[in-house]
Amino acid sequence: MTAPRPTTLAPLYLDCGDCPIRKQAICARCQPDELAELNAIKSYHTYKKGEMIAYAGGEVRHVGTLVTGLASISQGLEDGRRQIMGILLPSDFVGAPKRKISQYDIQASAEVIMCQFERGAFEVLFERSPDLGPRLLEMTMNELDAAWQWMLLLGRKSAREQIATFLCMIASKSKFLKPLTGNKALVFDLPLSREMLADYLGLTIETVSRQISTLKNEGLILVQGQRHIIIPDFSRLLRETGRDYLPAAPD
Amino acid sequence: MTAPRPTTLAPLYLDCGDCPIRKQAICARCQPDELAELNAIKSYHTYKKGEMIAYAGGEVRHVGTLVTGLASISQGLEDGRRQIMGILLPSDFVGAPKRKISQYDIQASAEVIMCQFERGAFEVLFERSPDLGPRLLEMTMNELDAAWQWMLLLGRKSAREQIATFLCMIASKSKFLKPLTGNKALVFDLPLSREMLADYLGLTIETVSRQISTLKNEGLILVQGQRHIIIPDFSRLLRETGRDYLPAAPD
DNA sequence: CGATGTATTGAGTCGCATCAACCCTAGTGG
DNA sequence: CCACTAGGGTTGATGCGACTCAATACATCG
Repeated sequence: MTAPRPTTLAPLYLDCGDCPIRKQAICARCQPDELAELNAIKSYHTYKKGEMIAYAGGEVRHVGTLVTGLASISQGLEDGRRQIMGILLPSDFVGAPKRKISQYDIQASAEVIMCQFERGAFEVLFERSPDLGPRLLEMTMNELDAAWQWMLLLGRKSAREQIATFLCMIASKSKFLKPLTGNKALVFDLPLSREMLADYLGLTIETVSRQISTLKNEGLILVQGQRHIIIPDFSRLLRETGRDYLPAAPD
Repeated sequence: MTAPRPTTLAPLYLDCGDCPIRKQAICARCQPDELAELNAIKSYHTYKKGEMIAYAGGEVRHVGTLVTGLASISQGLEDGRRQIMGILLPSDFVGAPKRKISQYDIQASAEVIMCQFERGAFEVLFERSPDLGPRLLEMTMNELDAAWQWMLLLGRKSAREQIATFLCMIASKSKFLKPLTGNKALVFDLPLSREMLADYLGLTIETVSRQISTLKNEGLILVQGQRHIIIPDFSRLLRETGRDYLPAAPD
């Protein structure tokens, strides 16, 4: 199976200089001439919520950068159990040079716009470029760090610690996006459904729901609606994570 | 805390051409001139079984390649819980350019010999080299794949499936090293103690021991002594893994 | 308004952790 | 040569945390 052909859009950002994620993506370090070459072969595609961007075992026709939206990288067992290995956010790169077959399912969990390149064409450019390789290495090492952090969570943390860790992680990611609300309270929206959260944490949706309720009842978090979270005291929540998580500084 | 100064040896392989892992390590693609430069700044160090090669939070003074032996990359929680993120085998690279501080504990689990470079000197060479970067990227992507595979195991597999998966993985790694015993039976030695196995799988030593005993009693494996394993029928064991694991082809 | 997908809550079960005893092997010293 | 010890491994009894199954609440959309 291969991914369905996505919708092709007229270029969103004719000039890469206007691209909002230009400074974080794989092209972050590219010089103007290289950027022009990338620009020449790029195309934008959208994927609807729930649509597959790649299938495990399927051929990878395009690689590219996620521009807006949210996607998950996951893998399943035959009986339906599923584990999400990573969450793709804007500026994250999908696909790797020299890998024709995807080992994982990649699914849009909100409407996604990707800046894509035909795989073969990208590989040629990648070989020649002095800037793409080092940037991809850096991004891959960051992914590996995130994966290793998550292995500690999956292997050794209780459900309560897992939820607390996840909330702290999301909170400190959005801290640099949204302004704080005067005092030190943190406010944000959960980008994931309970099911995705469960698949990310290696739990069931019921356990996720129960642990969130418990944290809510204890006053560690406030929940409005299903997704809106307020953390009145970040350090108090941090104490529930098992003490390995250090909020990362912004790029 | 920083790692203790390791023993420095006279060069084991004066000529990198004699090095047994030359073709798999980070220097795999280096041309003779680069190899000479690496050769000029390399030094061999040994670490005794149990000795730390790096501490989480400690400064990284050397990077390098594991030449012989076995080491683990792990991370701990304050109360002593520990998760092993990866096993380092000969030809694996330790450390990364631009990372002064280790995020993880790296410990020799058998006597280890490393081919090391002073970090700063290596970084300078790394920047200039056209061959080191691509090779490191390739190795890092392989690490990431391994980590993602393991996340599925940690998050979604039962203890029985975890043990079966681990045994299949070790077996197919050693399949390419040792000749088969005529028929299709696989024979190998577990490189890890029960404690390491538990920390790798996110289990306790008791559970590991019980599951191995069960597989033994069911005839899926034969165990001689504490470490020596025989798999009479590989495909039968494979059926117990949860069906995600595909033995990798050799390099 | 019903219909459908998503989330919460409850009751009961099971798998793995915990605590504890015992075994086995290797190394030590009398 | 054998008692003694220490470290690693196995086995048993028990308890708890997360899963399972099931009912109910809530949200969104036609």
